[in-house]
Amino acid sequence: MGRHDHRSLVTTPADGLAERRTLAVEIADRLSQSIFLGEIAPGGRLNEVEIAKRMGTSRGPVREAFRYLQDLGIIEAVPHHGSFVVEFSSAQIKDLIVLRSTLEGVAARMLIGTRKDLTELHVVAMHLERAAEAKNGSVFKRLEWRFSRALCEAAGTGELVTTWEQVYRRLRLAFANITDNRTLSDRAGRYTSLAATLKETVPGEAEAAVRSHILSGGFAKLGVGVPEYLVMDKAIS
Amino acid sequence: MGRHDHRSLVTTPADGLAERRTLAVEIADRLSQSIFLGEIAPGGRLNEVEIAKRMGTSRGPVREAFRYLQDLGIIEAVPHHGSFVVEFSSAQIKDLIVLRSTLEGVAARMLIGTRKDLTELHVVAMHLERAAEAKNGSVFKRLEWRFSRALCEAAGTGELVTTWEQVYRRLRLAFANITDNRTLSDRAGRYTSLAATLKETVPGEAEAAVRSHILSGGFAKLGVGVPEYLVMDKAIS
DNA sequence: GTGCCACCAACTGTCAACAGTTGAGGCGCA
DNA sequence: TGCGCCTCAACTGTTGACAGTTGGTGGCAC
Repeated sequence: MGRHDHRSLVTTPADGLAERRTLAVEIADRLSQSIFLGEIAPGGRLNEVEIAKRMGTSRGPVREAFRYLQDLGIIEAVPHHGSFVVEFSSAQIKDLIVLRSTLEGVAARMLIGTRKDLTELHVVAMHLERAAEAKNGSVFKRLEWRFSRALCEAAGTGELVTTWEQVYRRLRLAFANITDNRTLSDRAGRYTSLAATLKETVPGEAEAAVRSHILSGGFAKLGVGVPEYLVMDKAIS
Repeated sequence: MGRHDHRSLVTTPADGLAERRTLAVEIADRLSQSIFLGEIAPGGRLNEVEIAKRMGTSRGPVREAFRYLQDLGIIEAVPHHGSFVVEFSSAQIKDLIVLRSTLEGVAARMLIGTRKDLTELHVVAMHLERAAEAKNGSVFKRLEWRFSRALCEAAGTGELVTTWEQVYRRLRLAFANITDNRTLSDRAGRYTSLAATLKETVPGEAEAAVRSHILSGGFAKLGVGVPEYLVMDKAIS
């Protein structure tokens, strides 16, 4: 991907000259890392002075970092009460899965409809197979992210990516403590065949394929089936 | 709807006790109003000290308000250079239309699939007809917003609404200076028939109907046709 | 024991001053 | 005249202190 492997979660949009990192962004990054690592539990509170002390800054940038994290949807702020790491109900998680499947689905539709290049998807699928063989779960996760992101990036402008990112991030947080029961090689195989399907299909089918791929994966993690009304017929168009 | 007609754009999520308004939220609201009214043009710069002076506060809350508006996606910040009202390319606008159609489409699918109540949609459609008769454009716009919002609210948890809101808000800003050439009564009729269609259909068709409703409306405003690959077959499911 | 009230500690909200940076305009020099 | 350097004004970034709010705690009357 880009120049940094560990890219900032807080993207300063729409230009290249903004390579400067402000303290607030720095703090936001470190905090979000902590949150995703589970060092701060869902529902946990973020104390401004404590964090300012730990980061070695004043409270100003910390407060600003909180607003960033709020935008990212991983903390919530209640006036005069503080900021808390978000928690998700199972209904919310299901919604997020549906949203993700919808977004990536339409990305696939646009991708096929505009005849964009699909090699990156195949490459990532190949890497997924390798990571599965090596039983490297964390690399696998990262590659899954990259697959979806590549789909959205190739399909449209930043609008799609931004929206997708918001959803994916929250979903990742919601799934932080849930492990997938299916084997890595099974999951990798699904990516490979998905990429193969996309290679030679029409927009409508592409959307249906991607959507079902994500829906089945997501609901499987929850240990439940996909509601029938969400299953999309493979429309030809 | 809710208790306030003029509800805050910056929602403090997930509880009722947060009725308190902080200065930053107040400023964010007033600024976003100015932006949507076009008093600050797209690409325009927001000066911290000037706004602080005008609002009668220090720069702290103003900076915080900027972060809120950044989250809302209506301004962008470049370190050491300032914050600017976002501008949209036509490609971005098209993406936003596709996103909106996708989100509301899946909302319709969930709505029908879970057999939710549809009366609010019919009520709003009726009001739209009336507003069209009265040739009241601003009320019409507000009702359009309410129709879409009702769709998303009824369909799922707040996740869908939040995501949809983000997209809709940006789209509204992008279309701030573009007027629809079609007559109000024509547009109102489409809502009425859409609501009628939703009343007795299956999830797949509901999604296709809503999606095409929004796609055709959106691209019409741009004065171009809907790309064929975006047109969804009315799948039966 | 129970209920009420005042106090208090721990926060978050706000402020005004200070530091750092950027881009522009003036100035000297070739 | 044209080029490069310097200075400077106008910003944004950061700080530490002060103000306001909240929930709990202890004492007091009953």
